Amino acid sequence: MKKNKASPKLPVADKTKNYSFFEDVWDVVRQVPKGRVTTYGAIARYLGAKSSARMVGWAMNASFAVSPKVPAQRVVNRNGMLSGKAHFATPTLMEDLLKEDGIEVKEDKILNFEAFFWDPANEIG
DNA sequence: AGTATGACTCATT
DNA sequence: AAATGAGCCATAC
Repeated sequence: MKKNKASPKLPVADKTKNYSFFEDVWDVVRQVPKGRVTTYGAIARYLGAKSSARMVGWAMNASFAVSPKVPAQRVVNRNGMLSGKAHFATPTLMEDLLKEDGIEVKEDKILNFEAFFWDPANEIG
């Protein structure tokens, strides 16, 4: 891989753009209880940007650089698949963290995903 | 500045 | 049912 960027520029710090969406995403993810999971689409929909699930993914990508820490492992795609595991520090970190939360993972997929699904629109608002 | 890409999802074929 | 197109919009090059 190419040399690391000096610092992952935080979109939040930019003045010309309104990045409150990112902050809202992190805030929602931080509220996901241990042992539960949610999806990109659910977060996007809760924030009123139902079609911007991709931006939620970008928010997760930036979430590693923010504090307090965001439990990004609790965010998966709508199939319960660990689509973002490749972006963690190690290929197994996401899965390991989920298992620590008490969630069973088999072949990059959450078992009985619907039972653990946590919808912010349903739980927060 | 224009094109390509993506931690997504839904509609259409 | 599986494949494809389209919408979304911030980053990367």
